[in-house]
Amino acid sequence: MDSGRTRDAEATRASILEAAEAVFVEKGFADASVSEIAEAAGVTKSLIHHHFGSKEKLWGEVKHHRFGIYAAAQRPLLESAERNAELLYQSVIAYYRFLEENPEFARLISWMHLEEAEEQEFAAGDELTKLGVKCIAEGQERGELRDDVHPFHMLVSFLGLAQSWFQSKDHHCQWCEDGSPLEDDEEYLSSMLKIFFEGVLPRQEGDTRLADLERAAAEVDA
Amino acid sequence: MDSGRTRDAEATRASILEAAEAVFVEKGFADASVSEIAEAAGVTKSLIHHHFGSKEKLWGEVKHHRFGIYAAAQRPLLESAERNAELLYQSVIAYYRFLEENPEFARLISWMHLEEAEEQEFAAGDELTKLGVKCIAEGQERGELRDDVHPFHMLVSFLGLAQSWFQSKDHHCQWCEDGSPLEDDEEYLSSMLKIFFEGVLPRQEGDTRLADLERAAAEVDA
DNA sequence: GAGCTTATTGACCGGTCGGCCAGTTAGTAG
DNA sequence: CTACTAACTGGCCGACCGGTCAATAAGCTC
Repeated sequence: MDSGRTRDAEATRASILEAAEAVFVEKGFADASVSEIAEAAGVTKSLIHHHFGSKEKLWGEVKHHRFGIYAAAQRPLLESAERNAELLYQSVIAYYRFLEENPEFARLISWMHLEEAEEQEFAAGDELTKLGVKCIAEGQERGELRDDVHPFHMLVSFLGLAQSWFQSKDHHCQWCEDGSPLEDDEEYLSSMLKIFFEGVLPRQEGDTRLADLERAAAEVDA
Repeated sequence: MDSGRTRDAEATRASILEAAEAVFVEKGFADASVSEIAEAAGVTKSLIHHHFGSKEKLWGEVKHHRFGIYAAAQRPLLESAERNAELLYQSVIAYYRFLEENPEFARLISWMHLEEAEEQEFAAGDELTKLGVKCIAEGQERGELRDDVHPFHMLVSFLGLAQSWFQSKDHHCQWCEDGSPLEDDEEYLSSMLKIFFEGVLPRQEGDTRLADLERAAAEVDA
């Protein structure tokens, strides 16, 4: 480790990137100031321009960096050979877990959605979307997913189901009178899976399709 | 009509509010400038401060105004006597229609989610959430909705399903090779209803629960 | 050691921001 | 007509913004 070095361009870049992500995700691009990021990173404003060129380019690097991590976490699953309901089940859980472990990511996506789309720059996200749509379509062809819903709509649905929880959960405690447990993320995941795979209408007796998925997933873990 | 009057405080306030909403929703609070709003409204910057006090207060008025419209559109349905799956079905559609007809609203909500929550100021939204949770809970007690999902989770799910479409639809054309029809909003609503009420797993033969809801809703319309 | 590259700094610039204030003018009440 | 209120304007202020630039100094090569 040369972390004790007085000068280390790469470490400096990394600390700037880290501070920038924190500030951008917290306040958004417009309200974040380069000085603020500099202070958080323990460097001067000029150094940020030296390493990243401009505020816009720094923002681009932040997005690119986090989307790279996201793609690395999600792609392997979507590239596996299986193309069925079970794969979708695991992908949904994996996406939810990623949002859980990377709380910045949900906000990052929200900021990006609100920006002018212009030309899509985050190729990593687009690529995963394409992969996801393909997986769902193949699952439909095999009869393991209902085929009267457009694959893209199915994808948007589960992304939205996961995303919306991390946008709204902070307001939860107000609505349930009983003391809300800390394991709430876990409970919502369970709710979301039930709704996404089975819907909100009551289950018929002996309807074990979701149970089948859960059992299969448990076997994979073991 | 005294729209020809050279001075009309109320009309001026209204035009400022209208311009402010357009700019705020487009660029967000931080990136919007009072001068820009003034120009769009055809007044001077000082006049905005005269009528609204500060940029923050203007933003508050914009939110309050739009949430008032939202509550007025949604509350009657939730206050109806019925407490069952059919009411939820119609509420989901009503919420989706509102987003469709008030495209600013989806973005407004996104901006608000990203702001520091601090003290919840938009009482109208909170009130509707409470109403919604209550409706769902009562529907569960009557056995018309599955009761193994927390009512709040169910609510968050359908809000998220609707919201996420209006965040993501702009990128749609890229993923479906066939020419995407203009009626896409309608198609997604249909997809979303299927998923929310029945899930993505294939339907069993003769499973007509969603069909029952659709038929009941059609009767109400007629 | 000398010499080069470059990470790093602090001072500085033009521009825009939100907000304030003194002054002007239109509507109204007596 | 006078007097008062309030809608409305233009000019100004201090603060902060993103970005530039010349100067410094640490690390590397020889």
